Amino acid sequence: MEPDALSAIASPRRREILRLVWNGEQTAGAIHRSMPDVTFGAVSLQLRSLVEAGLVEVRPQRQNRYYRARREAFGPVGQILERMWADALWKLQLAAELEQTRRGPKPRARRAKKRKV
Amino acid sequence: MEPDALSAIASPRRREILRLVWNGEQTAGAIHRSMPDVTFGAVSLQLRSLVEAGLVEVRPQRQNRYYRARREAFGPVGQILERMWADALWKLQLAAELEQTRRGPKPRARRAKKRKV
DNA sequence: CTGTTATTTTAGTTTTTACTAAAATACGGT
DNA sequence: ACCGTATTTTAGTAAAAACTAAAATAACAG
Repeated sequence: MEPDALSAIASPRRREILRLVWNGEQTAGAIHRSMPDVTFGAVSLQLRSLVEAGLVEVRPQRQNRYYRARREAFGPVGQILERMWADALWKLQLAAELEQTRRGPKPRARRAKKRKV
Repeated sequence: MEPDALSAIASPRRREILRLVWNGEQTAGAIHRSMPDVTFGAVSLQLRSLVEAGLVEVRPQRQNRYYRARREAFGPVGQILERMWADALWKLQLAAELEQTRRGPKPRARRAKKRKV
């Protein structure tokens, strides 16, 4: 088991991403479309952290980047995830957690335009 | 499995506490003596969060409070914990994580003495 | 080259987590 | 009542995590 598997699956957001790429690859865009309550950038950052933890692989093709879980990296944790996803009670729990941690819109803070060097 | 089991075991500090109360009860003081790099208050707070998550039980007796893991609340996660504790590589990993997240001493900031009302 | 689509990266904000020191509480002993 | 030990709670700090909006990058199409 990858050492960071435990902290990776502690986050409901990352668990949701893992579920989407568990049984096949998905583009970053498709993943984002499945979680419209966060920005594309936020999804991309979570994907990066999963890749850096060795838990997800990426395959670039054309303009897209296809992500998929490296299931062998999860060891026994993988079974726990699969069990959770199969369990309807867990689905409700996940919805509640996402609702709870939803961030509201933020006050502006425009950055100055950076010149191309 | 309790819904918060996953985030509970993501923290190396809470995993260490759970290990101490896994096979029998321990007083808060005994737990603290096993982790002298944090204050008693910090241990007490972690114990509280574990109790609130339904993962640990407390039994008050005399001036002491005895804590023990509610192993049935962990489901398959319990096996993962036991496996980790039996595994020397995981022990090294834990030591590294605890070392990494150790907080240094802090700059003072005395609070005003609160009068007894 | 220009424009479009897909995605990542940057810089800044907010929230959460883990902690500390000190104060408060609880319990029993004398 | 006062004292000592055990523990919790409070108030504040610091750092990490999660997020946003905007800018930057990349790959392709024309």
